[in-house]
Formats: sequence, C-alpha cells, structure tokens
Amino acid sequence: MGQGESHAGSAKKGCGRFGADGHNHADCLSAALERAEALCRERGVRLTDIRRTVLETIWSGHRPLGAYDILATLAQERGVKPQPPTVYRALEFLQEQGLVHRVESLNAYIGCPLPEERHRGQLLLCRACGDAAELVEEGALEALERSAEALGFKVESFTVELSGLCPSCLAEERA
Amino acid sequence: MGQGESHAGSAKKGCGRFGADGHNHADCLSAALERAEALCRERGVRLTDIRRTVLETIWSGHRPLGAYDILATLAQERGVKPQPPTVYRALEFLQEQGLVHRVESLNAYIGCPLPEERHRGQLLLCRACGDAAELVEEGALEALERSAEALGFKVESFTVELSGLCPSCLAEERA
DNA sequence: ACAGAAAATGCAATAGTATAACAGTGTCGC
DNA sequence: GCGACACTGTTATACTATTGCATTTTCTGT
Repeated sequence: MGQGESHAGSAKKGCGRFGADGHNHADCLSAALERAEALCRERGVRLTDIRRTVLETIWSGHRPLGAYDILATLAQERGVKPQPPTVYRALEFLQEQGLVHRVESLNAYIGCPLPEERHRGQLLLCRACGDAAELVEEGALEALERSAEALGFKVESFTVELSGLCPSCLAEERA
Repeated sequence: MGQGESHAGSAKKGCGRFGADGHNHADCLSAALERAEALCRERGVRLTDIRRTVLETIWSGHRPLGAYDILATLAQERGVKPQPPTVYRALEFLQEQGLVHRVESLNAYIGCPLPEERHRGQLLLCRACGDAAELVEEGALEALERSAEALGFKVESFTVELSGLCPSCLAEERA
C-alpha cells in the first residue's frame, strides 16, 4: 500500500459524513458506486459482481460492517450463502484499490469517501450510533511522523481512529 | 476510562523504547513490575498473582503479545494451563489500570511505559522485528481533536498506531 | 476461434481471537 | 463467624480470518 505522494502541508478539514446529517443516502450510495466503476476502469482492474455487491453492502450506510454482516447480507440478496473467503477476498481487493478502509478497533470495514487520492485516512467513530466519518488532517500526521523520525523510526502507514460521539448523538445526549 | 486531565500544549517527544537499543531488559522488567505494585497499592486495587504474572509475561520483551501467546507462556510457567477467560480478565484489569495497552492493529497487548499518567498513547510498531515503542505527541492529538470538533464530533478516546521500521531494522535494511 | 496463462471464485477445513454463563473460592469488613 | 464482594475455574460457544486445493471465468497472443 503506497503512502507517500506529495502531501505538502495542506490540512484539509473534513470529508466523509455521518449518516444522520440529513443527506440523501441513495445518491450517496450511487455516487460511490459510480466512482468505484470509473476508478477501476481507469486502473484496468476488475470490479466484478461480487466485489461490487460487497462494496454496495458496505455503502448501504455510514456504519462500519463486519465481514460476517456483509456475508449475511449477501446471503439474502443472492440465493446461496457465500463462504467467508469470498467476502474476505473482495474486501482485500477493495482495500487495495482504496475503496474501503478496515476499522482496526472494530474489526469492521467502511467505504472510503475519497478513493481517488491515495490518502491516509483518519476515522471518527461514534460509540452511540456506530456511524463513522473520515477526517483528513495532514498536519497532525506530519507532526506524528516527525516525532517518530526523531526517534529514528520510519513510518510507513498510519492507523488513526478516534472514538466518541457524532453531532447528532451528542445533541441527544445533552437533551 | 478517563482521558482528559489537563494536557496543555506540552509536546513531549519520546517514551518507551525498542528492544534492540542495548538497554538492560532485566532492569526494565523489574522496574515495570515495581511501578505496577506501587500503583496498585496506591489505588487500593489488587495486583493478584495471575495479574502480576500476565504483566510480567507482557514485559518479557518490547514486542506486543497476543492473548494466546500469554496463555501459552503461563502454561509453561505454572503447571496447569489456564483458560482464555483467565488471561482476558487479567488483561482487562491491567488495561483499566493503564498498565498495558491493547494494540488494535495486531490484536495484541503491550506494557505501558508510563502508567502513572493517564495518557493517550501512540504506538510505533516495527513491521520487521515486531517491537513496539510508545510516542507522546500531544500536539498532534490536539490538532486531531480540534478538527474533529470542527465537524461537531466529540472525541473520547484515541487509537493511534504507526507501522514502519524501528531504528535497528531500518539500519539493517539499508545494509 | 482457440490454446494456454492468469485471475477470480467455490468449497471444506481449520486457525486465531474473544466472551458468556455459572459455579466455586478467597478476602475483607463487620 | 458471617455476609458481601471480588476473584478465579471451567465449559461451551461466538466471532473473525486464513489455508489449500479444485473449478470456472477472463484475458492474451496467435
């Protein structure tokens, strides 16, 4: 998984969104699928049936799904129940293409809102509703990288996951 | 797990160390155990036999260990083989006391070098030798937190794990 | 169109990680 | 001592992920 690619000091601030922000999710989903199609065509890799279906399942919401959740959904949609390797292989492909991220702290998978740029994603995970959003804060990553280098450590990949409350759950909690 | 506690803008730079830096690990280990004893006494919680043994096993090196690795070690040291819940319960206690961290990206556990301060640890994980060290870079965390807040997200806990090469493996790779 | 190579999928078994539920034992304050 | 509580033992099971091999599909060059 390449990481580098000229990230300058740009500190873009948000990206991705929580489910409960009132957006039209059908559009959100179809846009994600279209981008995936385009990207795969461009890269000369195959977004097969299974892979598309898995991606679609993941994008059915903004909440990370476990591999076996995906498996169960597939079992309903298609007649027969696929085996675990089927799903894991599709997930592997989707991760390689930057279309989904694995959420380490949840053993789950979520769609990436900006697969075009090879980026290093930071996730915001709501402990109440389970939704997730992606953050892009290059400045912080660079600071971490510099600190690591000061210790002689060469960073190759980042896992940054922040758990807490999303805007709507925070509002609810205060009510 | 409380997190807050006045972290001001202090950006301490290192903490914890890799195994291959030539330190005397026996001292390192016994110091960790003494600190744990002291801390538990002070807090009025019980560092029982099992808990101490698990902690000792974890501190036998600077490489994160899986729960079943710990289990296997315990099986050798004590006559009988404990069951998984025994180890998981000890790990739960040790995490609550801040004596060990769970490494999400490895499903493993590692001793915390500064359990006295309730801190938010950032881990450096060497993909070659498996060793880990802890980093403390409050500045980066604060930047992340501010970005998250700008999206209306309230951060409660951080998972920051950087994978790459530790100083000695980096040197070796270049040789 | 066809053979051969490569990629993708199907399938069975198994490895690795973690928890639930309940019974028994030890510890502490009274 | 006795009751309350924390800790540990034990069994079973849930959840997550991979290995290895057979089969099918797709692609490439001719």
